[in-house]
Amino acid sequence: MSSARERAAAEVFFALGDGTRLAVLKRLGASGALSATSLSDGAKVTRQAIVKHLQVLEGAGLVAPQKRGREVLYALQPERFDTAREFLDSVSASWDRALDRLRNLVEEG
Amino acid sequence: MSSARERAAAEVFFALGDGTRLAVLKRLGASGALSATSLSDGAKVTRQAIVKHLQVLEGAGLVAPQKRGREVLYALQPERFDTAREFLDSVSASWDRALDRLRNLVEEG
DNA sequence: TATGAATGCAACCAGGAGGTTGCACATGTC
DNA sequence: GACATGTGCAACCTCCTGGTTGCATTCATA
Repeated sequence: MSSARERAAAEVFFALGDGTRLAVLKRLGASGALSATSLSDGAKVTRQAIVKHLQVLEGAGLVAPQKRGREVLYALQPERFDTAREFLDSVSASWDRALDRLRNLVEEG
Repeated sequence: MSSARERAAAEVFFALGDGTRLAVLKRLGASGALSATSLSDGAKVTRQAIVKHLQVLEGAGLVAPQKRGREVLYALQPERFDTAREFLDSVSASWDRALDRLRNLVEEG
């Protein structure tokens, strides 16, 4: 019963689960919107690699492109982080409830 | 300059970035500690597949094994979720600061 | 002690992820 | 228009991921 919400979470987590992409996100957070070319200098991989990573990030909704002249700037979409946070919180919460149930069982037993 | 914290975050996100693993975590959250065999019935993949996923989750510190008799029960370690939350929060925060700087530039300009 | 359930280990496979190179196309600038 | 800079597309390569099957091993228990 993998809900749409769960699949979305998996996509977001997948996009976040790579060092290069995390670095890109961090840089976008720190510097504001940047082009693939800007992101690629100073990076250890090719511009094309960065482009592919940006596509993954865009697919997960973590980043959005905006044309400015001949450049394409990618801006962070931090609202999408909430999808990830929601999943983490819901699992944490049900785990806490499971612990409570266990505690009650022990006390009642 | 990928810090240790950043690498840890990538590992955690990677572990979370798979539908089967998310389902396992959800189930562990809801039902408490379970064995690989328990997790595999009702799942769409083999016990061995589940075992591999549990190894990934354990490697990321999201789950911990505890022997009980001849079984090995895997328990959720939701504290590890904080590694993920911290990254999300720090990037969100620096993005907000970037927006503020931009706003100030516009007003001053 | 025999036995059946649970775990562990290893080989194997298909497909996709991450990366590269090379070249064509668009577009601001002189 | 010429030129340089930035982007887009495609082919290609390697390695890892997710999954399988088969068999060996551990170990509670009847």
